[in-house]
Parts: sequence; structure tokens; C-alpha cells
Amino acid sequence: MTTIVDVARLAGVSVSTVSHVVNGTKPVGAETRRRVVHAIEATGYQAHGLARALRRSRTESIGLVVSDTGQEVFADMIRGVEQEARAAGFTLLLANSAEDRDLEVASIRALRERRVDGLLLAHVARSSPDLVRSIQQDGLPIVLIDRLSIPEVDQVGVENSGPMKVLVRHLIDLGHRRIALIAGDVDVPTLAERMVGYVDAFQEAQLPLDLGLMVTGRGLAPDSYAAATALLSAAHPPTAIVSASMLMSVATLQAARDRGLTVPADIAIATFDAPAYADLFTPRLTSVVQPAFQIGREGMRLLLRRIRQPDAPVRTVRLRPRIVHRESCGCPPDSTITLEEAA
Amino acid sequence: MTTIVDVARLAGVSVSTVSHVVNGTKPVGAETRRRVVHAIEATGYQAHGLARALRRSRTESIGLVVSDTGQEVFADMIRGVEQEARAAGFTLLLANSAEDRDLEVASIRALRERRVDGLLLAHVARSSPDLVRSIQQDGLPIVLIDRLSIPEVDQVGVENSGPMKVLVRHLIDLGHRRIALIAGDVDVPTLAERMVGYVDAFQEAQLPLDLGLMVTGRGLAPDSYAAATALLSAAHPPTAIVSASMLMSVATLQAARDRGLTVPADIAIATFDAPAYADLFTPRLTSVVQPAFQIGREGMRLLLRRIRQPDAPVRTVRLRPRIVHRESCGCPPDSTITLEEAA
DNA sequence: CTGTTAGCGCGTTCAT
DNA sequence: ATGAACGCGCTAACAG
Repeated sequence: MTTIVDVARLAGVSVSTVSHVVNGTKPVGAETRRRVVHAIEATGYQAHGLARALRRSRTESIGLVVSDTGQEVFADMIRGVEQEARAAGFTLLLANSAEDRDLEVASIRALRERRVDGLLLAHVARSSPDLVRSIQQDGLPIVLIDRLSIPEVDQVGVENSGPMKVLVRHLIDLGHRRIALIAGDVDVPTLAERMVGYVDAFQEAQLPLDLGLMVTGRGLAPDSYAAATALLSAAHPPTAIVSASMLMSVATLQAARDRGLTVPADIAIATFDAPAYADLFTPRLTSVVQPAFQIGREGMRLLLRRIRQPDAPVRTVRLRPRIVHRESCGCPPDSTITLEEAA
Repeated sequence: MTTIVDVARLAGVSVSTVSHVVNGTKPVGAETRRRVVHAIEATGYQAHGLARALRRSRTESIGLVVSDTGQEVFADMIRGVEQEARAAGFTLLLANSAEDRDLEVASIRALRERRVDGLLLAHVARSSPDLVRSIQQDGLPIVLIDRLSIPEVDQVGVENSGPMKVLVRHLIDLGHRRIALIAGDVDVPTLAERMVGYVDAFQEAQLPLDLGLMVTGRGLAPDSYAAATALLSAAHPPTAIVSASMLMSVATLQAARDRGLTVPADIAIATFDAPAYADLFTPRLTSVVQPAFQIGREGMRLLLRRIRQPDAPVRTVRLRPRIVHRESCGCPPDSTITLEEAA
């Protein structure tokens, strides 16, 4: 590889001059500059990023650790982060923690070793807050996305309880009283908040809560499918099911279909988070749709801000999801429900 | 940050000794090692990846440039790459070229500046083969994934024409004669190959080809939707439609539905590439499903091989997709079609 | 405006 | 088995 020294020699100038024309650090005479530029093109010289970063002690790269790259929501978030990072001239280092605490720790370690300028973390279910705190204390800029935790850190996620409350209230308005909730793992703050929204809706409507209709536990596809099937097979089954995340909503629809039930006639369904192309499901799912791309973008923006001004006030951003109203809840699709009406 | 010097001082040894215990480069006396290890733990020392990489002239990181992070297939590929990279102790640098040639070039440049040890490239539609050649000539290991091009480079993709031929033959066997193809951008080799499969099927069946039924052009959702709509509105419409990629298949189904047509009674549909959860569509799509995750994994494996032994023979890997047989093609789902029967 | 030079933090000969 | 010293390629502070 050709180095800055080669270029300098070829152009007949000193290395610092080359450095200055490359970085625009100091003014350089027209003729000298021409010779340098020529030499650069002749050799195809490209600065050595590592040496530069070592010297400048910043890498212009950030690390993104995601708990499950496989999920659609996260894929969209990654896109948002990537786009914003690129726009700012930053390179993205991606790591998948696969919902594994140890892997999360290891990934963060690897990224820090690479001296990323900042960290974006969508952390795993039960990761310790101390992990984040220690990173922060080391002075490494960090922003939490999607899954929020301690308020002393910049973070961006969506409103959870509000939208869920609207969803449930909508079903109540339609006359449903036995509304089941497939809540998933309530140790995940996001899911806990959604459950709160469910409970709130009942309280506001002054309706009794049937704890037997609230199912918590692992939210993976098989678990959710089992949960939905159990609910639907019960002696006194619910007339509607609300689920708290995409895997669960798909599983619910599948379970209803496999039991030969018609949605929404036999069982109404509404959900938080639906897959892309859910418009082609029959019936189409009434659901809360997260602005995943924007979460990623906003997270990266927050991180850039923190990198540039380390002492900026800490901020928690909550993005507002939108509600897509379809047929699965059992009313004509031209009726609308909005989040605003809930405010 | 604590450096190797700090550790050495604290342990009362020289830096080279510390280096040796960290990297296991040379044997170190038991007592000395103990002191060093202790000092490392006390300080929380972590090697400076940049300095190390600069010295060793390798970064243990690879770059992945994808033409469209947004598409499901690519999201899965990324997962495959990431998993394999992590297992090998490599860090993944991700860039999205967003189907833009200039962006692709810029991304590659940025990654090379970071001195990645190798490059994985799912390149944009009309990228020049020279780009890849020049990278190869510079001695930077590179592997092409998904979209293959010149045979002098390691690459991994799927079989395209074979599976497409099977799909079309299946429709022919069902009695269809007017089978339309929504082919997309045939400048993309992958899509060109699929079109070949379509043509092959007709040739083998000794049936005439109606060129009016082959639609090429941009394969984005609106274009495909328009194409499908046009076909369905024609004076003498096809009885079946085959599409060459996911966006197109979804658009086709949507178009049929919007025109009030029943699938497969009014129009049969089969496709290359269906979205996850397509099982919840009505009717479920008969489709070729790509092993996207495996493509990513295999690509990374090939790259690791190339990094470790630069002179290994060049290899092109074709993975075999599987065919998921559902209702949209118009026959009972318990009948099966397999790729093997086509071989 | 241009050149000289000292590190950034580490791995690695080469002595001892 | 351990240590001293050099240099990977670059930027920046200083000198001229």
C-alpha cells in the first residue's frame, strides 16, 4: 500500500504538506497543491484510517448492538441508524446479541476495543443497568433505543401504554368485555408498559379485570401460539384478543385460523406491531405500527449530539406510533381510531 | 484510558511482557504472569484495537455492502454474515448502498479506509465489473453474495433458472397456457436467470412463447403493481402469473385482489420469493423460498477462507432454494413439487 | 506557506 | 524468561 510518505516523496514535498492538502487543515500554495493532488491520483493513495484514528483518537464509527437482528422492527431500525450514520460520515459496526446477556456484554467489549466513538444499544431482556452506567461513566457516549431503561441515559423508544389503551378501549367500545391479552415477557419494559395500557383501559371504563385473560411469559412464536390456542379452547373463551408484539399477533391469527374460527366474527383481534404486507392477510389486522426506522434515525441523531457535546442535557424521546385500522377488530374499515383522541 | 504501559508499570514488568501474556506470544514465568494478570484486572485494561491493528496490519473486521438493507432477503443475509463473523471473532461493518452506484463506490471506499480484512458485496444493479476486479487486484479479499457477476471472484447465490422452470412447468402441467411473467429489471443477473427458467419451461414443453406476456422493467412495488394490473385488464388476459421477486409477488396478489379477482380460480399465481408470514395470506402463495441466511453464512465462510489462504481456488457456490407449495397455484396443497424432480 | 519531529498504543525483533 | 527500542502511518505543534 502506498503511504503518505510515498506521496510526499513523489510530489517532492513534506508529509505534513500532503496531510494538509488531504485534510484542508492549512492553506497550501496552488502549485504545490497541484503536485500533491497529482501524486495522490497517480498512486491511488488512500489515507490509512487506523493510523489516522489512532492519532486523532476518534474513529468516526459507532457501534450498534441489537437484541435480535432477525425481527422486522429491528431491521428497520438498523436502516434508520445506517442512513443517519452515513449522512454524518460515520461507519456502522453492527453486532447481534441474539437476546443473550453474555453475548451482549461480549459484543460491547469488542466494539469498545475497536474504539467506536459511541454506542447504540437495543438491549436484551434482562441486561443489568450497571452495564450501561459503567459505559457512561467511562465517558463513552451511549444511547438506548427501543428498549428504554434508566433515565440518566439518552434513549428513544415509542409510546406504549397510550396506544395499547386506545386499542383496548376501541374493543370495549365495540361491546367486547372478555378481552384477552397476550402480553409476552413483562420483564421487557416495553411489554410491561403495553400491559399497563391494557389495564388502564379497563380501569377507565370501570370494568372488572379478569386476570385469567392476561397471559404473560415468553413471547416467541410457539409460546404465543400455545397461549392463543389455550385461550380459544377455554370453556368460557374471550371474544377478543389483543397481543403485545408482532410474533404474538401472527401466532394469534394462525391459532384462530387453525381452530377454524372466523376473524372477527368468532374472535376479534387487535395487535401491537404487525408485519409488513399484513395488508394481504385475511382479515387485515388492526394494529399499532411503530415508526421503527425513525427510532433508529432519532437514536443516531441523539448519539451524534452526545458525541459532539458530551454535556448536553440527557433526553428521553418517545415517538408516537400510528394506528392502522382494519377489519380484524370487527368494525367497518372506514371508521377510524386515532391516538390523539386518547390524549 | 489505561494503556499497556500503565499495566506494565503497575505489574513492575516491561510492556513486552504484558504483551506476551495478553497474546500468549511467548512463555512467561508463572509468578510474573500472575502479577500481570492481576494488574490487568485491577485497571480493567483493554487492548487498543486500532494500535494493535496498525501494528499487525489486520483488523479482524470485514465490510458488508448491501444494495438494499430494507428487503427481507437481505436482512436475513446480514444475519447469516453477522453470526458467522462473530463466531470467527470478526467484527462486521455494514453499509447500505441503496441501489445507488455512487453510494456503493463510496461505501467501499470508506470500508477500505477502515482497513477491513475483506469485503462482502451484494452489489447494485448495474455496477461495473471493473470495480470488483480492481479490488481483487489490490489483493483485498472479496466475495460476491446474492448477485453474482464475473467468475474470477468467489461468489455465492442461489439457483435461479432451475427453480423458475419448475414453477412454470408446474403451471403448464395444471393446464395453463397463457402464463405471464413479471420479470423485473433483467439487467440484474439474478432476474435475468429467472427469466431464462421461464423460457426454458416453454421450450421443453414445446409450447409457443407469447412475448406480450413477459413484462420487464423496474421491479419496485408501484411498477409491478401497474404491470400486474395491465396484464389482468388486457383483452385476452393470462390465466396465470409468475413473478420473479418478492415485491412483485406481493404487488401481483394485491392487484388481483383489488380488481376483485379470486386467486387461484380467476388467476393462478406462483412466485419467486415470498415474504415471511406469507402463510397468512389468502390464498397462501406457492413460491420459491431462498435460503437467505445460508447465503450470508456461506459468503462469510468463503471470505474467511480467502483471507486465510489468498491463493485458494476461486469458487462459485449455488445454493438450492426450496419450493413451498400452497394454494395460489390452484391445486390441492398436498400435492408436491420438488426441485429434484427437475434435475 | 512549508518542513521537522514527536508521539498515538501496540507488537516485535534483538539483546541480555 | 525478560527488557529496550523501533516503527506501523498519520496528525499537529512548532520552527522557519
